[in-house]
Amino acid sequence: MDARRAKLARLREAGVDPFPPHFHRTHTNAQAHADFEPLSSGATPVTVAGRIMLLRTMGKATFAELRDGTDRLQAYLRVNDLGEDAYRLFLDTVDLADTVGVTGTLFVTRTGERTVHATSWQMLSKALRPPPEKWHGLTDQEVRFRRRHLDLISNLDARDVLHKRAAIVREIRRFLDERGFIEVETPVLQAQHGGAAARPFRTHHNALDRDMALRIALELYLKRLLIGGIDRVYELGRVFRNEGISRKHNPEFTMLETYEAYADYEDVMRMVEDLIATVAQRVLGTLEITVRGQTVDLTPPWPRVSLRKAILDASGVDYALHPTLESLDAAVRASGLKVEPQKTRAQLIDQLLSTCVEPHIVNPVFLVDYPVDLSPFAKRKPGEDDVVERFEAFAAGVELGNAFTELNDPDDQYERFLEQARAMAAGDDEAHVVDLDFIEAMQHGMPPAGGLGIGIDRLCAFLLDQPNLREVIAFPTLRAES
RNA sequence: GGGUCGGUAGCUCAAUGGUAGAGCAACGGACUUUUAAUCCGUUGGUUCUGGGUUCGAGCCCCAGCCGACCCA
Repeated sequence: MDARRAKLARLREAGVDPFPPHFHRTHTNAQAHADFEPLSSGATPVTVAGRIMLLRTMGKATFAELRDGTDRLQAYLRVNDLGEDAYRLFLDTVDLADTVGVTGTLFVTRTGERTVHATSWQMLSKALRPPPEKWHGLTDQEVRFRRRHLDLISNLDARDVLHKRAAIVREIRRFLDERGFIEVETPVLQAQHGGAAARPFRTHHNALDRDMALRIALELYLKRLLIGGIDRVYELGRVFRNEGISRKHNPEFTMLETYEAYADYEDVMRMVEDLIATVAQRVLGTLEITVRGQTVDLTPPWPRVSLRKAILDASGVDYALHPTLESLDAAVRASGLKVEPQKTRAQLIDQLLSTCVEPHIVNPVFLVDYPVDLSPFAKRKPGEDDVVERFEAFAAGVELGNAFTELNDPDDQYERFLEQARAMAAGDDEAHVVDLDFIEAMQHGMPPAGGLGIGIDRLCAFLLDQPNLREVIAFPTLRAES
């Protein structure tokens, strides 16, 4: 770093601003490649720029590989073309990782590399620290995520993942916008967290002297908008859950929720398979993707299988025959399954799902009709007391979405909240909180509706075949640096 | 939460309990179409932290911190 500082001083002595305020390029590197034929044949001067990734000096001539956000382009600097002083200054002051601009004409070297033949160069930003090793890049996982800028400089794959994530989000918006959904933003800071089973992050508003929580879901505010008459509404936003960090969990993550009035969960299923297939086609150009070595075919329609049948087929246990925790637990033990004991029947069913069914799913499938006690916002299936119209979409062992025909009976909703309150009193710290304000809103009449939630980070990890959620998050949550 | 593996030069990695090394980067030199350019030379270390065993510890033991992978 001392050497780089000395070069910085050397530039200033030569009257050069190492961080100049103005610079205008005529082409990005990608544009220079795209228009290479006409530009090179006409010997039209171009001005390009980029970070120096490689330097190859051969005495009186130097090759430099420039990379901007679009592509790489080689520059060729020769003492004959630049003059002694400018060439000398380049050799004396330029290091790997500096950002420079180069003006010249495009040509092809005898080894076939498209190159800009420089007539002048300009320092645009002097790097005071060296880049990671040029061939191996950064491999230390901790450094990769702590200093994501270095990861992105040296690992183009990491950059590509973020580009593709942006494309996925863009196509989701486009899909929903084209169907008349209105995008909204609802409060992140809430007096009362709700809409999911999770522990919140708590904070405090000083001026109001009031404890608040960061939202754990989007659900309850979006439903208020539904009540208000916005028939198709969605939000793509960050939610926060105060839980552990793993390959599949980040404490803050991006959630999509959609609500559509006059729709039910059957309609939502059709939308979800269409949405994910459309996004895959537009971003990846295919409906056949590879996830952890398995080929996954996203072509709709996806099979609908009841949760009860899926668990019965995978485990031999029919939970419908066991209305109590004790009975179901006994059946699970009797069948010799290695399933952790749970506090409630609903949690045990959930556990059966995640250990016996989920890992074996490859192609997408909708598991439908969940037990009511797992789903406090879903409407009961007609004629069935303990089954709700809910589905979860799975593929390649990953949950891709969760949806239901939304409960809109305020009295029923109140009863469900009370049930959750009892669970909380019994020690379930993830149980839902009773939200009387929401009940009051629902008493004004919520239209029948189908609602959907999709974890965007998990969807991206799935579509982009990234085994760790952190790869699709620019700055994943890490422990404090010691 | 449990198990396995790892933390050594700026980066990527070596090193039977016995003088800590290599490649890249950096620095000096040669080289006017190179492709991880090449060639010659030089510099660079609190071996994650704290204890312990030993004549002697990067290596063995204990505790901790950080990370990766697998399992829950």
